[in-house]
Amino acid sequence: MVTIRLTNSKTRKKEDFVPIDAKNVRMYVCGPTVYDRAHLGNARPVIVFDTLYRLLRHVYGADHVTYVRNFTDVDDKINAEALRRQKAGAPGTLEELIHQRTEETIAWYHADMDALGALRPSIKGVVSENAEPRATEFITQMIAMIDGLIASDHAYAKDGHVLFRVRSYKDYGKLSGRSVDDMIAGARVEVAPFKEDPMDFVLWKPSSDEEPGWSSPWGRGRPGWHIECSAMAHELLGQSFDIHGGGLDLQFPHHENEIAQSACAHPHGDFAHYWLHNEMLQVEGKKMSKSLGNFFTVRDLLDQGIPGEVIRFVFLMTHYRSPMDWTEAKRKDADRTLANWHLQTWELDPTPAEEFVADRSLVEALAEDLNTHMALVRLRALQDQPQALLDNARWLGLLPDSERQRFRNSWLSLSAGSGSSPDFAELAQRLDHLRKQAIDSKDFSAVDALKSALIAAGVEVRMSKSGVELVPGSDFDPAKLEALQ
RNA sequence: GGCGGGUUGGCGGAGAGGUUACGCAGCGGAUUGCAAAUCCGUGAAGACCGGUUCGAUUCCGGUACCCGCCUCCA
Repeated sequence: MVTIRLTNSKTRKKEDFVPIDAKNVRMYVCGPTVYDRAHLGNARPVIVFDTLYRLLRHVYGADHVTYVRNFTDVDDKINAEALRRQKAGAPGTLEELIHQRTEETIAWYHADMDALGALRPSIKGVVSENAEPRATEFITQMIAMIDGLIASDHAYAKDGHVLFRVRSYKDYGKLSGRSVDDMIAGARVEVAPFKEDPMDFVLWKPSSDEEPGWSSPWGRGRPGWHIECSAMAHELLGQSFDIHGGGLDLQFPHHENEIAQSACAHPHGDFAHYWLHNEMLQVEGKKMSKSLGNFFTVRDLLDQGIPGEVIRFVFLMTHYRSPMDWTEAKRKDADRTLANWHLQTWELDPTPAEEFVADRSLVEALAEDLNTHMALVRLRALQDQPQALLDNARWLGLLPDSERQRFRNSWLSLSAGSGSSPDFAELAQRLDHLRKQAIDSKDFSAVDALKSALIAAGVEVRMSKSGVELVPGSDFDPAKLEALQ
């Protein structure tokens, strides 16, 4: 069996991965707050941990891997959007408007991440709602956990708030390499009258009438962000599980707080054994932000006609622990490579899953701390074996049916020639004929004109002694060929 | 201010204490009416300074620069 090696943020070392239970390898990844479309940065952890998920399924068996990724649907930004709609005259209660907002956002999220070739999370291979828990469905567990933390003196209630007593957990700061005293020294921590210590963070906070709330021993209110993940991970994966993933920006404070809460609430468990953090995304060398005007969503790219697999490929080009830059040059590079692979494999059928054996060098690349860049190199090395290329690319989430169909459609409609679409074969024949005439007459103006028109329409022209071949590129525009018919 | 990460050839981007990364671009050639595509071949690197070593781009220390986090952003 392949040994998977992973860089564990907890120890800052690359370690052999040894699961607690090889029959049920458990991974938790912090999912999105569902207040709006997922931006491109949101896609990075999805693709990174999807790749890890695929590797784990390969090594341990699809039925022996559990992957939970939550939806945070309690959030001030969601509330604000719902309130905005209500004030704009939308019908329904605030709770209904909130629900409506989260429902549509989750549907968008699914559509966008599906397009990137990300598998849906699952409980031992079974895709279900529980694999994508929503915070609002685990309020009871959160309250119970908070209650326990108060009982064991790790938390205290004050003015409708419940706060975690950071000083009560001696290892606080270990994951992110910070000491509580250092943090207070240079820091901008929120000082509030209800806090014993400025570092203490909220487990529960009161809700106004304009905010969603649940009744609790501390009055009507809602949970703090950090407790959500702790409660859901505990409920679905137990007090000890294998891998916890998320973006590097979540390492502090979110993950630090998760550890503190969980360790104190469940002193017999040890929470996550391996912590994995993906580095952040940049756009053309700069941090993606609304103020810089380089902010965009996954949907924006898909709507521009950039296939999801191209986006995925670009992400796989960079190791997950390096900052990644989204650039037009990389997009083109990925687009071109994938177009070639489609061309080489479009006539083949994928090998059935039960007969497929992943290329060993590819698996080894991924097993070495998820070296996706090396995996792409291995894939490229399979180019002279189209069937292996197809099967292994698909194993990595590339060359999905939808894209293959898309490629085939543009290819076939042209080569077959039909009704309104340009007759590709006829054009090729005409060009070949003109060319042969021109070679005799030495007048190449007619053949060059047709060739230029085809190139302008995004068609690659290949002429040789054996004849003319026309290949539509990714920027092929049939409308531009109408005039030639 | 505190903590962490990075700096590889024109560009992107890996691995390895000594042996070709790879892709794109470039250059030379084959092919072509000219191209494109394809094929063959090829030059080019390791921020700076010191240390360890027979030998370092790879390990250690320092300097410079860049980036992230410290603000419920993945």
